[in-house]
Amino acid sequence: MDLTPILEGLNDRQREAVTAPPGNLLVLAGAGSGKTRVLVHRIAWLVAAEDVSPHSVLAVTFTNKAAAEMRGRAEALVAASTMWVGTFHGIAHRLLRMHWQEAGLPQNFQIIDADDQVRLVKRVLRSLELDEKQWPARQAIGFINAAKEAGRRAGEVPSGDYFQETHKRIYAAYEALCQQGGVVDFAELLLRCHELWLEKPALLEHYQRRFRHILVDEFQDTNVIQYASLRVLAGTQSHIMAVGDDDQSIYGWRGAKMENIQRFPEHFANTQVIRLEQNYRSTGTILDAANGLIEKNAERLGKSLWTAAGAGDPLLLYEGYNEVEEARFVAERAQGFIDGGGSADEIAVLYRSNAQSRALEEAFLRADIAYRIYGGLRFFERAEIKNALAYMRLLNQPHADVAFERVVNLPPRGIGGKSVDAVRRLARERRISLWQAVKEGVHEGRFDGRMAKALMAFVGLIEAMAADAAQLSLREVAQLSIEDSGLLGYHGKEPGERGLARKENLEELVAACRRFETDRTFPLDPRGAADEEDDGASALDDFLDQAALESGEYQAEGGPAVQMMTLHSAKGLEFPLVFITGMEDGLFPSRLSMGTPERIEEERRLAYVGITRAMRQLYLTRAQVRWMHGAESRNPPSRFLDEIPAATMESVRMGFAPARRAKGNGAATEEATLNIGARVRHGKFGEGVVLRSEGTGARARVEVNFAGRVGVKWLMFGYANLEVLD
DNA sequence: AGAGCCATTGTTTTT
DNA sequence: CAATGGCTCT
Repeated sequence: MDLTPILEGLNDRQREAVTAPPGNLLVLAGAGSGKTRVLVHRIAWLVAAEDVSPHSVLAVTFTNKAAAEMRGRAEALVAASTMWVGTFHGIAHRLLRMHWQEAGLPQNFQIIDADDQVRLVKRVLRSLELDEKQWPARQAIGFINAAKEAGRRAGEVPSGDYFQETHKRIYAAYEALCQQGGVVDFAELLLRCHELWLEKPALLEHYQRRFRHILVDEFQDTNVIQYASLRVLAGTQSHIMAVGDDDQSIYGWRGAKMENIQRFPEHFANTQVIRLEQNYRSTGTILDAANGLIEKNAERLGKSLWTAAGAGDPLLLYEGYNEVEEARFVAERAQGFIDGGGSADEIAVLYRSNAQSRALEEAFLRADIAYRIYGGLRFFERAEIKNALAYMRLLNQPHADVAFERVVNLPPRGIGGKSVDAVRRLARERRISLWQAVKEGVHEGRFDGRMAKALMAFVGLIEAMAADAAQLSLREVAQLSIEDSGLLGYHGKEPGERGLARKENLEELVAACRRFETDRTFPLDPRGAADEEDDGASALDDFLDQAALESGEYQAEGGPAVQMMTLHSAKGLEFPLVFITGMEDGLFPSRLSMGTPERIEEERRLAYVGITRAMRQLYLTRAQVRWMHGAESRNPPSRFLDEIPAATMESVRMGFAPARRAKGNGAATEEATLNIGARVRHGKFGEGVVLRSEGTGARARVEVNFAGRVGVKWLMFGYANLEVLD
């Protein structure tokens, strides 16, 4: 067999990793060192040179996007349709679907998202008669998820003070409610799967025998339960290749343990450690900045990136008066890049928190530059979409309580809190579903007249819809769900822009269903593996599962656009031109991290991730004053700016060189302004002379006397894009 | 039961 | 500055 295509273009280190003899392998891969490439080529090598069957390969990643990419790239090298490629959650879900009985779940168990989790925990709090002010649902969820991520059931959480004990009670009640309702949250997928293996040794052995080669990407992001699962699954016979970068560990807040990467060689016999330090992405200067910054961290395995490429341009530092000016600067420079022949999709604008996208969005809108925002509320997390999905769910599973509660009175149909309480009470007493409770309660006359009438109307509606839906395709079921339920009318009537947007989203859902019909398998779903029995799930079931698991990283297709996203979601991506905005203490690093050294280190790693996204040019921007949570705050420059070697950076200003001007009160203020008399050129109006200027920051305007017919004009300084001729 | 108003409040990152 | 929650009024 010809192995050339597999080894072509790999450097020595990469080749060493790809061709290492079968065994445990830890690849410490710096940013831009070709780690995914190594992982994919390793798979190809195993298949081609070591005669490994793709059937015995399991490749795990964290994000759906990464899984899809890995699958695509692997399939380009080997026919690997029987290989399992997926996210931890996706794989756990698949196993639980196949072995629901052994896992102690109902066959039709559903996955709930963070939003559903909040609702359930609130119900628990009410049933335990706890004050929601004193015991916030968010906090309780944090406790529960942290426990699950550490592999602990409610009964296994150590005893403690009143705080701890109360949360244990909440956890226990929540656990019971989920079990009774047949729902599984994200952390539960992993924990259940782990328990499944521990409790069913025969099953474990089956998978241990099957998956002889396990490859894990972004290993630094694994949490306790994921690590434990990998150890159990690998057993003593299988081999793990873990690829990761401790310097890019940014999910500690979600339970990820950097120690997993640090202890890997202790736990997996004869681990060969390979470092990939040659970077193929960035300029030397960008790497100097990144290396200089990350050196400030104490907790590292130690690694230093280098490149054969040249030094390139310095990092450019911009300081705006406020976030509006900052955004305007970013838009201006983005425009400059595009005018210079660059494409918009080669540009990324990064920020610490989603809220920062607003000002940026406005600036790009005004500058008429196409942009695309990643993250924020995702498609399947939108309220109107979840409502529609709840109807779709109820049509074939009326006993689904979470869905029932969600839409029983949506749109409003006279079933208020009192009615639902009565139904809940009965359901609880008899340990039946809410749907069943309505039927029994009405039948036995347990509800008063008006209540019973409204409830029966709902039951009648769902049954009628279900009868119609039985003959219909997925797309038609979606259409029916939004129309006959009244959702489309209800959401469409909401005031202002929102009504329109929600209506459009609902229509988009129908379109998504249509696509799903023809293109039944989602790209990362390992379904189609011929060796596993079909679980007989309908297209609707599959669609609802996918919606829950893959909350819809729906990229609205379209032309090239500037990418705007959080630093977290930028991991794994690269762009010729990158802006990191909001370089301020309190924002980045987040003020919530500022008290704790470990968390500062994580923020620093986040900055490292951001810097290393840039291929050619990196801007770091900040604002002196920023509007945060309804108040003006003056944040000092980010400490990271001081930690990046000064030699790699240069300050820039918007438009032109600054002029210093004394104000009436004698205080010297710096502002970007034009000297009177300066000769300038405007894209449309041609050449002119500056007469005067007024205003500062975002409101600065200049009056210019243009040559010829144009005459005297006032221009917004920031948008005019004037070129100084002097 | 439900609409609408007012006050409070919470603020990171997400599979 | 949102979004949420609690309240009143219809």
